[in-house]
Amino acid sequence: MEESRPRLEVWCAGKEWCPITSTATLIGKKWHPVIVHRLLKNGPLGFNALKEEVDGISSKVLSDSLEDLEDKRLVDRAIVSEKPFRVEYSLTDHGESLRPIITEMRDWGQEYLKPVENEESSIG
Amino acid sequence: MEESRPRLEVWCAGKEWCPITSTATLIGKKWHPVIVHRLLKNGPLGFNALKEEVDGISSKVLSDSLEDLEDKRLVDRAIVSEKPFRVEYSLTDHGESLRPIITEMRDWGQEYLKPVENEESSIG
DNA sequence: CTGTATCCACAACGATACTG
DNA sequence: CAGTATCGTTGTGGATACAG
Repeated sequence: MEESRPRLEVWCAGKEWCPITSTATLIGKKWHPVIVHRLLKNGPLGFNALKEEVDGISSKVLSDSLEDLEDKRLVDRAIVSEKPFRVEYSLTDHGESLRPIITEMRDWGQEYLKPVENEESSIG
Repeated sequence: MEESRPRLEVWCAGKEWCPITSTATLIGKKWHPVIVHRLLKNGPLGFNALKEEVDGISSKVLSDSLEDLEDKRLVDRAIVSEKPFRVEYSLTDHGESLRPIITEMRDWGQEYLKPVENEESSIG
């Protein structure tokens, strides 16, 4: 149940506020949309599980990205066990609310993009 | 009328291709979504007209962004007059196809974000 | 009008190694 | 398991001035 939640505050640079610019500032990073997508799809994930899901990302970049998403109140970090040490990353309500954007990005990519062949494809 | 158009080719880094990562690579820049939005909303625009629309952007950054969007086949640049020199930027079909994403970003920003008060608001 | 040239600052990304 | 430290590279953004 959601009481009308306070909106996230974002800094406004120009004369009049632009919601698209602000949104781009929040999620317009290379890995942010994928991270959000994986959390949307799989629910709460531990660090390494998330790293597995986000193919190709390094520990540092994932760590940095998660910290940024936390700062922006799109992701929550919870310690679920001390021994062994386990954490879980999940989406806040604001993070969840990004679903339509992420879904559109996925659909668009599937419809209009084509991955370039790797060398491996032609080897062997 | 569109024959099924060849899809844009994008470089795939990981083991399996992720449409979201690729999409984020294409439009995951601070100004790209706004620029696309302004072209969606206003149709073809000249450089300075576009600069006016994209509040706060510098000439260089707009120029760089447009060049990048051109390289990615999302924007077309046409010279419409030599004297006085006039160009027009418009969206390619692929650029147009971004509309649902941009719309979602705008809607989300309007719904969940709130611009921070400027100092000016409290001065006077 | 439509940009480019420069120079600069800082953010993002990445590989490797190392820690609690 | 869940990161941080370090270092280096590249990318992104920005101010100012100048050019075709």
